[in-house]
Amino acid sequence: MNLADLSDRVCGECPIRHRAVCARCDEDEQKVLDTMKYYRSYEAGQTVVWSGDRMDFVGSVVSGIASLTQTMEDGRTQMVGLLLPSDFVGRPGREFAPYDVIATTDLVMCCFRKKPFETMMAQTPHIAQRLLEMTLDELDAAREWMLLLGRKTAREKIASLIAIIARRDATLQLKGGDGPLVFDLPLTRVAMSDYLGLTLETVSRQISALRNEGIIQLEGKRHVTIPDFQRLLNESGDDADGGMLN
Amino acid sequence: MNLADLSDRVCGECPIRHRAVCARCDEDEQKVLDTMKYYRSYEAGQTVVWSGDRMDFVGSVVSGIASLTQTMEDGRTQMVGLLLPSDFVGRPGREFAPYDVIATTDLVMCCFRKKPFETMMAQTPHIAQRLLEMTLDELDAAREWMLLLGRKTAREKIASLIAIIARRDATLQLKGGDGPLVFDLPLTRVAMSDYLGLTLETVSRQISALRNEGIIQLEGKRHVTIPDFQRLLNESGDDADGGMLN
DNA sequence: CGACAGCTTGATCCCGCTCAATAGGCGTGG
DNA sequence: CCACGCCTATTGAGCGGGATCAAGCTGTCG
Repeated sequence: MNLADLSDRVCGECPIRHRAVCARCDEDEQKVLDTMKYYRSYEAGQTVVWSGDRMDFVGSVVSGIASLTQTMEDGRTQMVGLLLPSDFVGRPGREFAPYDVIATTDLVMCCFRKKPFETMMAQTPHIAQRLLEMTLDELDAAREWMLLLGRKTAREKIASLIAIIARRDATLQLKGGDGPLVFDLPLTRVAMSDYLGLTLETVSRQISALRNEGIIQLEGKRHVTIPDFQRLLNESGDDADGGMLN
Repeated sequence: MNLADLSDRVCGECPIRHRAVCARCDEDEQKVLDTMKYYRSYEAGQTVVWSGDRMDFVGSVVSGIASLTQTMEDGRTQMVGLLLPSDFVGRPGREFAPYDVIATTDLVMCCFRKKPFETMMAQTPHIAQRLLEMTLDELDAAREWMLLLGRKTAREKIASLIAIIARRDATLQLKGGDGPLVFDLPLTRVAMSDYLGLTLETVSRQISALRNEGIIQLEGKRHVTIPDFQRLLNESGDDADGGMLN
């Protein structure tokens, strides 16, 4: 997938059409957005936005993964958000970016210049409604992560992260059954440690431990098989079957 | 202040009028809310909402402090939000509470039954707009807390918390000058430990350490004086003068 | 007075950090 | 082809910050 392919693409055939900030828009609203949008691509590792920089655009992740990262003066870093396809970047009404936004994998974003988008949003309740919904979901996710960061052990942190990634992949692939789950870790060990509030050595050790106990299987560094998802969940410190909100 | 006093009070003289979810409402909208609202009071320590319970109301904190708390099966708890006057509780469209809401101090809330409020919100963009703004602010606060939980030392955590409380009190009292700050800690040691992802013993020890070094002064358990705010900030791990967002 | 909640302080332990060495994958260049 | 550097990851050894267990203090309420 490259920019040339993308630039002709219309919203109607967009893979995140039904989940992104534009999900609630009717056909007319969609058409307006269609003329406003433009795509940007980033390679894994590239910085999309620097903390403190002026943000002149907002946008949605179309494919790939981006991370929101905070850094202290002495270099300690903490990832504060993981942006998956359909997630929104930027805040209407805000001029400067509060975090670094980094492409964790190759990344495609669907962008809007900030000013026109703000104007559009003021006139289009469907957008504001959807954005509120998405923001509330992100707030829930952030709070779940606070429990992980504040109270879980290293082992529980790793198990939780792997379970979350596995669950996401499972829903994307619409796999119903409870057979073994297979997927690739989209994060490096360093990225995982930044997300989990650990060092990369501890991440590596805990992954090895889970592998040695057969809770996960590894091929290479990234390819994971989970023979028994419930067993993984038991290690995550979360209760039973991931108590659904709502 | 008791319920009798409150029940006659009109929105026009509400102390959180200009900051709460109703802040943007015009006079007509305000009048409708005025007839819908009702007050509830709680004593320090009371549980306002139990995690998992059906929530039939939403509301704003009028006075006092409430906390959002998550608990694991084995009893480990993490506070995931501190609700100050004007903060909003509950999520339109959600049926069950995801967290415990606990009155940390004596607490007064301005409530609306959920269904009517949802209807009102659908018809009143001013409310939805303000709620989006507030939710985005909360998300920022949650992410700042993630950095604290994931990467700061116990000492930095305590210094950060005290600085935040001090700053809040300073803005409330509109004290301009840089003289010594004086205020009461609104949280018990246990509540602080739940918020900071520490044990109460560590909280106690770190507070004692800051006291012994003269960075804070204590009278009794709760009454704090900060002779040099910058010196406290230096211990918090945050850069310079608390780089303002926006 | 005793019971109890909130807090402090001490002694000890252990999980995760730090420092360090090693291994494997991959692209580049001789 | 191997040599080399670079990057990512694994594994080991040792240390220390914060948890755990425990004792005691202070103020309040009945």
